Amino acid sequence: MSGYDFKKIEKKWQDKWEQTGVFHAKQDFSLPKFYSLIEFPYPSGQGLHVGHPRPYTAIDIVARKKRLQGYNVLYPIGWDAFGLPTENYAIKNHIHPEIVTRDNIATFKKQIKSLGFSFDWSREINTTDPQYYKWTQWIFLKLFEKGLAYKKEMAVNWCTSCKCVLANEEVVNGVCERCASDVVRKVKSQWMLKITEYAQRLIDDLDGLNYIDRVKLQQKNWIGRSTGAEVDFTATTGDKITVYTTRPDTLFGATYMVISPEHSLVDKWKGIIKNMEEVKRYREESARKSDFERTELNKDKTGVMLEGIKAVNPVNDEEIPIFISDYVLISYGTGSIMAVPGHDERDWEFASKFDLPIIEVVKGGDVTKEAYTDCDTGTMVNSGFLNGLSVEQAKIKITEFLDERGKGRQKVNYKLRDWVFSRQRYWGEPIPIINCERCGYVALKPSDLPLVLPKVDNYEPTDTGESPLAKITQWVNTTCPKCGDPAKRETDTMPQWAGSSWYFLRYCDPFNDEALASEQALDYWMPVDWYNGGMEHTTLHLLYSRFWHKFLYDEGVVTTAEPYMKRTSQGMILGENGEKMSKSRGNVVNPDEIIDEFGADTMRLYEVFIGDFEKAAPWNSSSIKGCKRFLEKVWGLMDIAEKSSEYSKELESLVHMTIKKTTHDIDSLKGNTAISAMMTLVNKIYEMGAVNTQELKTLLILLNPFAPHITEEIWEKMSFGKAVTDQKWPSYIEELCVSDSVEIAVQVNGKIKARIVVPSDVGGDEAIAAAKQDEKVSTEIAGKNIIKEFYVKGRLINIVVK
RNA sequence: GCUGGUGUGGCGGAACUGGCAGACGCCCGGGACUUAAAAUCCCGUUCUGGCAACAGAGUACCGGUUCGAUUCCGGUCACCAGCACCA
Repeated sequence: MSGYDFKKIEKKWQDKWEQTGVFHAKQDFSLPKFYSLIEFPYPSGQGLHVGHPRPYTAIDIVARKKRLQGYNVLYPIGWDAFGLPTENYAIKNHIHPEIVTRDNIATFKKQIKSLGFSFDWSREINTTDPQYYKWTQWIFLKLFEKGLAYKKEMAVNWCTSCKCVLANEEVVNGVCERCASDVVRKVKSQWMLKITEYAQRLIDDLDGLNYIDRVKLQQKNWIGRSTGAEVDFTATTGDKITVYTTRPDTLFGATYMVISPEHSLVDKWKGIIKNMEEVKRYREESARKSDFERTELNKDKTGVMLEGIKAVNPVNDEEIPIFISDYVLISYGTGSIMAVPGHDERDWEFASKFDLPIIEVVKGGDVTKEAYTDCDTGTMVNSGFLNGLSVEQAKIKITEFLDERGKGRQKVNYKLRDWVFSRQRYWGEPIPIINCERCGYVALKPSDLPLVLPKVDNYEPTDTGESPLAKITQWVNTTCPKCGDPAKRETDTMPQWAGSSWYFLRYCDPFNDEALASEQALDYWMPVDWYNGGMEHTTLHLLYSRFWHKFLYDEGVVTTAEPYMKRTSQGMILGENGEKMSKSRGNVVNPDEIIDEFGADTMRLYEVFIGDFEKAAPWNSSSIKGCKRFLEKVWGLMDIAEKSSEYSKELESLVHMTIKKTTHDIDSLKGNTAISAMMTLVNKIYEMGAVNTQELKTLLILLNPFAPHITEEIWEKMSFGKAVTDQKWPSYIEELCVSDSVEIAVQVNGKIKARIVVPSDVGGDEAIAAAKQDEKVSTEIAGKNIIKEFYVKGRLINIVVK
């Protein structure tokens, strides 16, 4: 038999698959369906690195197996192509982002195709295609129509030198990534989406989903539901200051208040605050910090007391001072807090630093040394009518008390914040809104979609902080769709998250111009049966897309409340040095080189064999050899099959065990152990020097999802008939998966003393009797009292003696 | 800091629901083949001691529960991911 020429073989089968369209999802909606999905890639300029194919391969294996099991499988791919890196590259190199995107996609496509994935390329989509983003804009208009898109003043990062808005990622240690100049927070009016309206449903509906636990937990904690109370304090100016607290029970211990530096009351009190100069300076300082820096627990607490104004505690009418401090964020709760230094760590630190009174209201700790934050034990003290109650009882009683007097109420709060949807950038979907002086914000007519991103030569940021689109006056100036007066277009674009929030719907029916997808197609394909993606998308992309899907469900566009039934997550492939793969670290491995040297099948095998799918694993160029050797051995099976096809019970049994293991392991993403089982089988065949046709066929089908090219080639060379893709996934016979005898470990007092071989169906008493016959064991237990005997079927015996 | 996760030989990793730790593969050592090298094949390969039989230790660290713990519980340490305008 000739050698294993992977280059020839892989080209041959890839061409064949492309010609026959064997992996295209069938239009027959009567078949059982399986929708498998990977996160569509962002086509960056660096091309693919060996990390990309890991999830693609894992889910490709699942998809290929499902096809062999008779499912109509949809395994699509497309491009999430809007975004910042492309735009920055375009600006730097003076190449239009559209061209950069087109070229990057071409590279990615070629690389991905060379791995022989069973993607349905006939459904390829691209978020930057106007025929695609027409529907992204359409969804936005729906959200706008339902009042879920609104404008709000929000802080953005502003580079004082580049004079443009920066993404958080572009701010490194408080300075601009590119020019190292200072970055300040600047307030701009932004489009927002009310994801908070869906917070409760986003938590509740997790229960029915098959997501890995840590994804569910992360999402729940990100949404961050808490039940507490709102309490209304009154300032000496007469203004109401409402705070949110999860500890209303500690109200008697509130010795001061803190409002966030950007709180509107500070502006209102401009004329009354005596130390306004100091306050102004502090506000400027905190404008330079990110929320992340501001809330760091171990940082030094800073703040300024507002002189000339006090607040009145509604429960005891005591006057307490008001501070501004940057550890209170405008974006969470009401932007102001009541401070209870006795029972909150941050308040305790702040009070200690500013010499404010610390009152103990829950007994149990020592508030002179540290805040006592335990809620489960301890009783109320120094709290008037709450004295003697538990924390839980006090929470209820105080909330009732405040409610009766109109000074407070129970309140559920979420950490989740609304989605900032505006970007002052060029390379994104234009927001289809027109601002009319007479009518306000007016939606474009759906018939005017897509609102195409104007093609311009100059897509550089403006120095006013507006989107580059603002410079294109003939595009900006238009007429109001409502009243016909001259009006201006919105010039902000959407964030990259927009296009990826609904792409899985478009795959169901990618070329429909009447709807984002037909009802029948959505009804048949949705929900996605299995969605795999990175852990890093757990709280943003995954929540955003669930939110949009729920909205579309409410609108009657889709028929399932949830988009994804199952969610798994791959670990990263690290560089050979164990560090994250990146250009700057110089440890990027290019799949092209691997494929050239070892072939796509070896590459695929190694991507899976490298380790636990859910954990990070460092790439190792010498380990790949093992996978290549295995495939060479598989190739060599043709010779063995020709020489001898003698039947052996042992081999038959091993084949059935391998079917069982591979079948289950693919479903639980444990391809690494499936491959090791197949390696064991192949090693056994070599040892025996014989394999029959049925066994070889079975092995080839089992291996086909992992190494599709070589298995098809051997199948054809052996004249086994129609291609492997037309075969059926093998089933196993449970009785054949056990061998006749087993080795059992024998322990005396938990220490292994011997191993005995017994028939696998042996009973406990017999096994223990056999163990006692063993020379070593009998000397160990001689003359001692047997206290207890344990028998674990087929595994171990433990004799406890004294 | 907050939230979630991870920690097993020289390396990647395996181990059902608490039951033989180290499957499978890489590296490495020895041997065969070869003028030689590569490739291939055979043997060995957790550590310590021993020629060996064997003995002892061992799943980040400390402690607990149990006949029995990589697995369960409490604490400590280290590392990784995310933190809302990166995707």
